[in-house]
Amino acid sequence: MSEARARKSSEGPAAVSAGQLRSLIERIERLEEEKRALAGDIKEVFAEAKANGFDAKIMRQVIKIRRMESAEREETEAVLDLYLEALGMK
Amino acid sequence: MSEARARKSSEGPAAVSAGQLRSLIERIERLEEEKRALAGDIKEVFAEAKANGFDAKIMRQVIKIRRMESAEREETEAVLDLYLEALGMK
Amino acid sequence: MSEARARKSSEGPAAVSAGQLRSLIERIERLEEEKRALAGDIKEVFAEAKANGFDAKIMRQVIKIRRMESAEREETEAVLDLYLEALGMK
Amino acid sequence: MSEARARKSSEGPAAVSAGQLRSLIERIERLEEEKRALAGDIKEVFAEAKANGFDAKIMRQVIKIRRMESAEREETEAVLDLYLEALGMK
DNA sequence: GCTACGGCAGTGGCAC
DNA sequence: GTGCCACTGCCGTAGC
Repeated sequence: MSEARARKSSEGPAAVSAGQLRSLIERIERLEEEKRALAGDIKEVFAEAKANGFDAKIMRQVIKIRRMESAEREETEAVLDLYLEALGMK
Repeated sequence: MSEARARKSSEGPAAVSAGQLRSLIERIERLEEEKRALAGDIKEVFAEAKANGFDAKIMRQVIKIRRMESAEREETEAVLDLYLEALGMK
Repeated sequence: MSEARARKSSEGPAAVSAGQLRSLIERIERLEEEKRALAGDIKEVFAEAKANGFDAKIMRQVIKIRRMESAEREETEAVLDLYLEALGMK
Repeated sequence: MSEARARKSSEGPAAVSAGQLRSLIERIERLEEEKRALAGDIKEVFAEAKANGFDAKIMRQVIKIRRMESAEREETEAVLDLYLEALGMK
């Protein structure tokens, strides 16, 4: 682990590493920013729903079930694939 | 879309609500999907960082600190604004 | 948090605390031990299954689906409860 | 569902396998259930500890260290055995 | 040995 | 202002 520490002192690739690191971190920060923005959007939609008389708690539950259903559908297909594969039919 | 079909006033907003509800839920699901995609992107960047010899755990700490610092900075500016405003200097 | 630090030095309940702590830790260690044993048992059953020509990967998938199905069933009931509650019928 | 339909002997051990498979899966599910229960018990003990003013985080570290130490001790003994054996002293 | 997943703890926001 | 709930991040565990 960590080739980045394999250096005594004022050699060379340190600046490169620093630049790389900075770049990576900034990319992550940017992505997290967008992620936070989306979280905010979701919140707003829930607020709008509430303003229209819907119950957020129930909505969350519904969304959860729908997610589970689609996940289960995918899992089921995956099992089918595995079966077919196991039977050499694929 | 299309809750706009005719209905008598005494029937209540049930059909409208159903369409609205569906729309709201789908919007949320869409946003959550994008959010998940971003989480995946972030994961990838961490993987890339790791491949370049950086330590993800430390990076997370750095990002955390930077976030706290910028939050603090904003806080400070907000207080400064309050002072200036209170002094009628703004 | 932590009343356990509210003491200057050689007073009294320290021993009690030490004994309590030891007891708690040993209980946890015992439970973790059992947990590890169960993990081992599960592993053995998979090995047995494999020895009988079954594919562990597929079995895992099947177990996952069954787990999701039962979870979904529970979620569905939870939503029903929420509806009833929201309608003041509960 | 419904593996119990009639089949001639020349068709192979499919029905047998189905029963076996079901049995294996149920054994695993049972074991996983117990494992989950133990996890719950552990959680409770931590809660109890916390209620008595102990810090769960530190306790976890302590447990970890104890586990490592005992593993190390076993390791050492194993090496000792190897030496003794190699020297024909065992 | 590394990666991925699930569970747990801590934090922040919302309702009362 | 306090208590509760949901979300996020972190850690430990399990699988490949």
